[in-house]
Amino acid sequence: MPELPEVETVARGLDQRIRGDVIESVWLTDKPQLYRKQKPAEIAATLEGAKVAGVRRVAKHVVFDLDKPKSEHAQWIVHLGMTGNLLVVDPQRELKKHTHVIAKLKSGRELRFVDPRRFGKLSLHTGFEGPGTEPLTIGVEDFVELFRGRKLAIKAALLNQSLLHGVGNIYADEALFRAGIRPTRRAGTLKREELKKLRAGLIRVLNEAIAAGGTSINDYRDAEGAEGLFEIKLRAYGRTGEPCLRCKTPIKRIVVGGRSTHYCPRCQR
DNA sequence: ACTATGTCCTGCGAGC
DNA sequence: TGCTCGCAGGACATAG
Repeated sequence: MPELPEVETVARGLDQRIRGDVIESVWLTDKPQLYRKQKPAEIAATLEGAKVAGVRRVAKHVVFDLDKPKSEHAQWIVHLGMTGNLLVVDPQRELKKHTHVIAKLKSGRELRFVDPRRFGKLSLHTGFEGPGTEPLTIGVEDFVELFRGRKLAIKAALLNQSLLHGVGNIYADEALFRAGIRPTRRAGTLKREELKKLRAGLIRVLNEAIAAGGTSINDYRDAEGAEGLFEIKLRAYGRTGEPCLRCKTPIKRIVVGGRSTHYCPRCQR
């Protein structure tokens, strides 16, 4: 599932490959779930003829900064959802099932968006910022302030994109493991020192994952559609029943905020 | 203003 | 072998 490190990897890969290229024509699916803000016709009209000034990540979104005389500062925003993939391929390449976007590039290649589960979203923006704060640059004071007075479980708070950008189910579990904090703790009850540890653990695991090119568990592919790269060693997520890497106690699985949650009942209090 | 829960969607693995 | 069923979860809608 694409979280911050995976989206970062995808965006960097795309920036490297298509920056400066021009979108000559676009085909967009009419599946309505992909569109919340604009209709496909409007998106297509904006994309066609636009030069890709750059590709970057904001929150869990891939942002294409477009350079186009008639719509200045236009941005194409792609959310990968659970299973979204952005591929840059030769036009001869076999068309995958669930392809929702085909953009023909001046260089002769095609940018394609494939998303079987259709949790992804396509939209247009200008000056896109996202609803919350980027975890890699937030300071300790602001981090502590995010959770003050909140009654929901810290795990659920970490997943809230209006607070922190880009943390999903995997890295939430991993950050809490590294910080030794039980996912069910009410966010507002965490001590300043605990939140400092949580911030440090989160930043560490996110940076490790970015350095490894994303954790490729299920549906994630990099910008070239290649399987895998490296995988970081997960210490909690998906390790139900397996021994804690620190104390050997079996990792427990519970549900928090409607999401599967993994933790060590001994190390995380 | 918060928080909790249901919903969308397909592929895959478990179980029979 | 082939089928059904349940689960996976990001973000939003809705309810409390």
